[in-house]
Amino acid sequence: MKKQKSVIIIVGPTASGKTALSLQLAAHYNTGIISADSRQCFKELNIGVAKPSEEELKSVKHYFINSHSIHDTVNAQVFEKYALKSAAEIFRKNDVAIMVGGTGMYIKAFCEGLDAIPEVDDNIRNEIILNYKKNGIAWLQNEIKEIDPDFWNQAEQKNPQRLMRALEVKKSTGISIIQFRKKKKVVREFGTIKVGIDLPKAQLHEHIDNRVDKMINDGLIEEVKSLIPFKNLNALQTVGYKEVFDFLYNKHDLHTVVYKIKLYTRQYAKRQLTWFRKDQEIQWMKQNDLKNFPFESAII
RNA sequence: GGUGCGGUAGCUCAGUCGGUAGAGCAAAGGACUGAAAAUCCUUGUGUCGGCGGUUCGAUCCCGCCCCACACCA
Repeated sequence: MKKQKSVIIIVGPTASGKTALSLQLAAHYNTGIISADSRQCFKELNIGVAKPSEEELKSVKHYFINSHSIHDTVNAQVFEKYALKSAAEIFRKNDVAIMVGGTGMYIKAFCEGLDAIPEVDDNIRNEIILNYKKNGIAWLQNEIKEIDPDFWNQAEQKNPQRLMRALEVKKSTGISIIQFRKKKKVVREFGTIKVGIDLPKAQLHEHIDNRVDKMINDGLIEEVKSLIPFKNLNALQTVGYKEVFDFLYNKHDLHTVVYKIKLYTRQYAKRQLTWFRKDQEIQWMKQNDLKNFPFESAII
């Protein structure tokens, strides 16, 4: 039996043309768009995260764009809940919802769910971060080895973020994080159709270069300047922002900064592709195919 | 023209007291369950500027040449 409700999910690397396609599809189905982008949700971040224009945001109802502050805690679990709520809202009036974004883990959380792991005590988390900053990764490694040897044996032993997470869960709950990771896929009430935008690497890189040049012209430097007080927040650990901070602190000249933003954006796009390539559900579309949207054969 | 310092992986450089070489960055591939535009893993054959000489053997020593930079004229 076919499911009535569907989410069309558009994925692809940064600067591949996802936004434009999502707007076309939303217009066609007269429906809303859920962004699956870990940075466009922040209202304080604009030029550097390539949000849709104000006009575009007005023409179609968007979810998870400008919906949060850089001071909020936003992560895959927050996204999962927010996106499910948004989809439910869209489904009250439509059979189709559009999701677009380049954050693979968020899309996975939305489609398959995340295992429930209990809330972590903030004091414990902060203490771990503090100790790590003070004593380095060796401290983290020793703690984990001692407190959660099972995790240590299967861990990415040099990845501080993973080690810290495992440590905070163990310290908060007394239970190893591996006990919580059931990897059980949730079955959603709606169907999903994943469409990937596939374009030649050379062309992708050209798009990236052009986009970065445009960001600079549009005033990226000024935007980042206003965010200096918050440069240590997780939300600001973002390509385009980190490099401009360096410029503002006179670590590099503008030319170097632009070069680096382009470079790191290419590397980011590569990581996105690594993630999406292994997702067998994605139907990859070349640019020419995109003109034939809404892919009648594939949808409903 | 003279003197000095260089010419080693795509880039920046290290090194070999003579037994054909290694880091960082880049690149390529990969991972990813509460920071994910983050974080982490794997992969290094390159006429060691050219031609000669010495030597069993030279990228390393010697000679000449070419190129770059600096200083002196």
